[in-house]
Amino acid sequence: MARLDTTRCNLTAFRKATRRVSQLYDELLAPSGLRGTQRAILVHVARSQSSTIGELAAALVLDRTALTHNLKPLQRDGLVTVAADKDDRRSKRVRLTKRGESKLAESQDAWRQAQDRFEAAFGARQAAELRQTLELVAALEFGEPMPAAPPG
Amino acid sequence: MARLDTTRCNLTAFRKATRRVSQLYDELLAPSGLRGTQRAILVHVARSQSSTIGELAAALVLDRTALTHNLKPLQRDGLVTVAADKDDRRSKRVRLTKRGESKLAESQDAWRQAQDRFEAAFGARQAAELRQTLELVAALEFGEPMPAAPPG
DNA sequence: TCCATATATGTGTATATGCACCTATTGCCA
DNA sequence: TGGCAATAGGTGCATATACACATATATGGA
Repeated sequence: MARLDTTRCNLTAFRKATRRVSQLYDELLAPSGLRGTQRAILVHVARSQSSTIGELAAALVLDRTALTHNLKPLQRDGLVTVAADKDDRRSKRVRLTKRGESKLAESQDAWRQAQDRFEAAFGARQAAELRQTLELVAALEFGEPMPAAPPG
Repeated sequence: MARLDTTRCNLTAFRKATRRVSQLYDELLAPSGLRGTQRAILVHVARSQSSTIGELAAALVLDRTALTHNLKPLQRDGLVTVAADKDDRRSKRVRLTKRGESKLAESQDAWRQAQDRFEAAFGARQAAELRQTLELVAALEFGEPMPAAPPG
């Protein structure tokens, strides 16, 4: 029964929840001029000093080309720089600018408010547990489907 | 310490996990020509027979205008119809077409495979629990921030 | 040394998502 | 009944995300 029961679709559940949480964070971050995703990128860049596009994309569980696109507005606004690595000119290093550091600091209070508001509604302890679960999901390896006849 | 610790940002955790799960579902759904979100919309429409834009958006925890945009390719491909309600011409009713029903049925196996693959990696019981948690998050009410002085 | 291959990234296109602003109906009330 | 507020949607713009395809650089073996 209930072959089409939406409540059983894992992806739909993830998307609905993420949309709801995004709405909260983006609303509070709006005055700072940063979106949630943009702030996450800046935070990753700040923590790694300088990483390549590929490294950054992997850390964000984001498609490499999506990251390239997402970096555009950040470069345009002078928050990050993207320059070829001098040892391997195929790679590019993403670095936070002074302005990027400032913007990140400037958005800190709004982010804190979003965190507090979420955790007031959902529970701080529950939030911490859920974050761990979500990080686990983000790192999941979904193997290829079982072939009809295994070799050997 | 760790004021910028990314692992503590709830939104980032949600986004990473959702991207990962989306990648799995979209990969398996690709042959059917449907994206995960598109399938979710068709499922909701199928279950409600005919709902308005607003009702559908609320059910999907999706901004009204985002849904309008998302419906465009589905209309173009003849999977749904959107027509003014005859009793209240402000409202529009979204309905599944025969072709939409077929497409939904056609994508059923791929969706089932995605569900199975996710649950093989994450655990079926854990997935069921997580879905409940995510639905709860999607329905959260984040009140306005506490004013400095409560009335009375 | 030269070229095939592997690695790292960018571009164009399509969908996903939400905000600001605009239009069309409906309801209500003076 | 005339008109304004409330309700339901749409459009344009900007960002978010990923795939197919194209480009540039590095590497290793013949």
